[in-house]
Amino acid sequence: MNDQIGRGRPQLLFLTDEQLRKGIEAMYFAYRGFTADPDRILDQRGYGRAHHRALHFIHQSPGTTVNNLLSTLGVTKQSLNRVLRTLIEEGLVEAQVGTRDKRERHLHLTPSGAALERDLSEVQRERMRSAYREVGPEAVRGFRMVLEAMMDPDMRRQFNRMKESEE
Amino acid sequence: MNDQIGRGRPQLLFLTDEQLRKGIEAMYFAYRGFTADPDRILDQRGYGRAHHRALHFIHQSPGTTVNNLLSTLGVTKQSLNRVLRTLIEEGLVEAQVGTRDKRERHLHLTPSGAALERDLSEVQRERMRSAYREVGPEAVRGFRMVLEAMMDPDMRRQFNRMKESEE
DNA sequence: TTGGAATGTCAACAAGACTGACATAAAATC
DNA sequence: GATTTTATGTCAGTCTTGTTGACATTCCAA
Repeated sequence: MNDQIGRGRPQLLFLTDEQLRKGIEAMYFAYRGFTADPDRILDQRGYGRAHHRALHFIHQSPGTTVNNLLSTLGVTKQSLNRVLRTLIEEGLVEAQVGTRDKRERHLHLTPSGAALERDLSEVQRERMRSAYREVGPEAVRGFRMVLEAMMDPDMRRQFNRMKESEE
Repeated sequence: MNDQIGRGRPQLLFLTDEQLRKGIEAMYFAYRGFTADPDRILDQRGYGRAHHRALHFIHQSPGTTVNNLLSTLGVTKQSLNRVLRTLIEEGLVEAQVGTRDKRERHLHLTPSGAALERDLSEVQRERMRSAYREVGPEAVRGFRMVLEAMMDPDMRRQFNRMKESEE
């Protein structure tokens, strides 16, 4: 550790375990705030976070397959299936049998699914927007850099793939 | 919205809904990374995230009461009680009946509880340390600012109270 | 001193994750 | 053409962690 003295990155010496611990706690409390608003909306409609995640990623990658979604979300098919079944039954998501490969189901949001997704993401965006406004663009850049550096390499790749396909 | 042009904070005009959406996603993936390491340790020992949270906050505020912990964690007392019971039964946490008010239980980590807490927080700190190293101290400052700005006001107060009592 | 408030415990239930087993249909391979 | 692999769906059962309701204990104030 001490071999960093006078050799570069000296600032890092100021990050004590206790300071890192506060970072951990900040992450915990911030994530709770981050999910609080959509949770309220979901609760009213009888859905949970699992439904939110499915809606989010179907919105982001329309026509994605069940298997794709599975690996993005990192849950089992049984778990995802329960959620998808209710979303399809209640007309928020549509599953189209693939044309090239008929085993696949391509997932899309229906208008009412898109409407709920919009409501959910809007409250979340609003919280983020107001946080961003409070701290300024320089802090936001730092925020995004740290978040990305904290992801597992697999997720980070996936995250960046999705980012590219959009720009 | 447009009234901001030429009046300050013009940068914020570049934060489109899609960019905010990517921020949301980054938060989701980063949180998964953030919990992945301790989850593995917990799993081996047959505990869950709820146990981790209890250990963390008892470590941070030794002698805290069940009620205190309740409001910090934002769960019902029944839910916390189940977790506390197993931690006490297995000798990781000690509950001392209050001397002034015998209704209260003051919670402390035993040596083995402190050891597990250290293991859990160490892997989490290590992830954070390496992310911080990757992006540099300026980005870290921004990260912390955004996290704090995203918390609900109540949690933010609590977070800052705990921060003070330490410095 | 007694009744209400505060604190904590026990029991039962629900959501949503998991594993394992199995079914079906389609595609790919031999 | 037969066989294997892949994609998806379903049933059953378990676990964690949240919930509510009922209850015991303790404290305090009227």
